[in-house]
Amino acid sequence: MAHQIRDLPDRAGETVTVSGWTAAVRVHARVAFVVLRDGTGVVQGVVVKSAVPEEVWTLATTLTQESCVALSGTVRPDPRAPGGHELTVTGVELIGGSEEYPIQPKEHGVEFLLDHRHLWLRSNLQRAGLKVRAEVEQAIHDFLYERDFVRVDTPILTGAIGESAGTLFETDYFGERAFLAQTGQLYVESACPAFRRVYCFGPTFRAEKSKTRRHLTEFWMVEPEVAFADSNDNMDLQEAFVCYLVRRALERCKAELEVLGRDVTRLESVVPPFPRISYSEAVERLNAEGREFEWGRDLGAVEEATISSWFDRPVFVYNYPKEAKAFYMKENPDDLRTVLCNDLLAPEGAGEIIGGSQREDDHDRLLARIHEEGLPEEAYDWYLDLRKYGTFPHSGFGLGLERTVGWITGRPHIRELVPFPRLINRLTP
RNA sequence: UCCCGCGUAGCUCAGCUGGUAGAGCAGACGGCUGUUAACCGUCUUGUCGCAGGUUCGAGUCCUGCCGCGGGAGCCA
Repeated sequence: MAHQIRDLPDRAGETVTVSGWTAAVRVHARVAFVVLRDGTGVVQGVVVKSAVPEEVWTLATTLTQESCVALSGTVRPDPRAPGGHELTVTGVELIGGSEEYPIQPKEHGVEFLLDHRHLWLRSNLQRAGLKVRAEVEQAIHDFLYERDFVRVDTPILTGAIGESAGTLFETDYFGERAFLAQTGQLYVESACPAFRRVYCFGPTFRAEKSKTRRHLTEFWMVEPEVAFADSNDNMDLQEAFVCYLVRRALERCKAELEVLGRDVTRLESVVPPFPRISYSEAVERLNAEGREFEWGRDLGAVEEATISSWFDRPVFVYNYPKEAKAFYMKENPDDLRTVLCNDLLAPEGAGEIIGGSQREDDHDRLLARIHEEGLPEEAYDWYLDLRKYGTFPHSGFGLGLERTVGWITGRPHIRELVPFPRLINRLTP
């Protein structure tokens, strides 16, 4: 078994073999440099012509970019090496050769890179971003597990449910119409009486024809749901959750954030409490700034950007007008024009990363809302059942993984924060 | 769906008020003990997105279509 590059600093003076892929090969007259990446780190192998057999020199100097090789040699500390250590090569074994590698160490266009996404994954920025994603995913599970949430996996293939059928991907299910899930919420609500605190975490699908840096047609969303939690409890949970995710990235992805050039001081200020501003207050303040925003309209991208610019950390905007929000949100008893809900807007232009609400738990009011929205009552009969058999106050939210990781990493487009992005015009690779 | 911008070599791009195709990188060969996207020299590479139009002549101007990027709406 080959050694890991990560462990080489502890093995100075030892003879080791490391296997990996050649990030770069630089050949001079009597010395050659082979930069090897193995997934745990990067090390530069130094091949001195006079010190190795001729076949080792010949093989080493004809290696192409992204060949898979095993390098044997002695670990040697060297201040000139990027990682502080180098490998004085004594042997080279070619495991898998590489033809002319498409991605050069230079600027490329987005379309070209996405066409070569299966190879692009190997590059520094992409590895760093996806590593942060994996850490945040793990942190999501850890946070919720530590707080006694039970993970409930919800179906991806569904019958006619959801908020509006226009944004659902349709598929054939043995002659019946089926849709790819755009939320697991209705299912986690059902599991709530079984486990009290539940969540689902998986891919969701939106057939929206959006072409922006914040949209994917397939993205991952974590949706916690808590019995006996009101809208304020809900925001408390979101606040603790987001702080935990950011802190985990700061603690365990230092190197990756460095590669990404992220200004971590902006992340270090993400601590409780987050500002909370009601929709009505936000509209008042927007108008005070001369925005001429009419109460009742949903906040657009410009308004959201303005609101988040008022603060140095994520901001809750809560209790939107009923017309702007989904049918299942509970009416605000203090202002019947609004519902008990919240968005969480991340700073630095990242935008909305969470949408949450207290759910309507009264059967008749929920039914009335379904009728108001012109939704088919029969599609929601089982959802209405939850209000007939031991209804209970409960709240939950959905956090978009890619948007959250996009904000934490500071990458401008969330398509880089998912290994194989699905966009309106991209289904491969 | 709407608005704005772009489409030239394998890749990244230049190409002016129209005059018949260029650079860097990659690739091949040669040179150089220490390079960090190495450097130096030589060589190879084109349906200028597609179709039509204006013109003596179109990569360049006009129209349509296609593709891509960004934004709006919608949302996470």
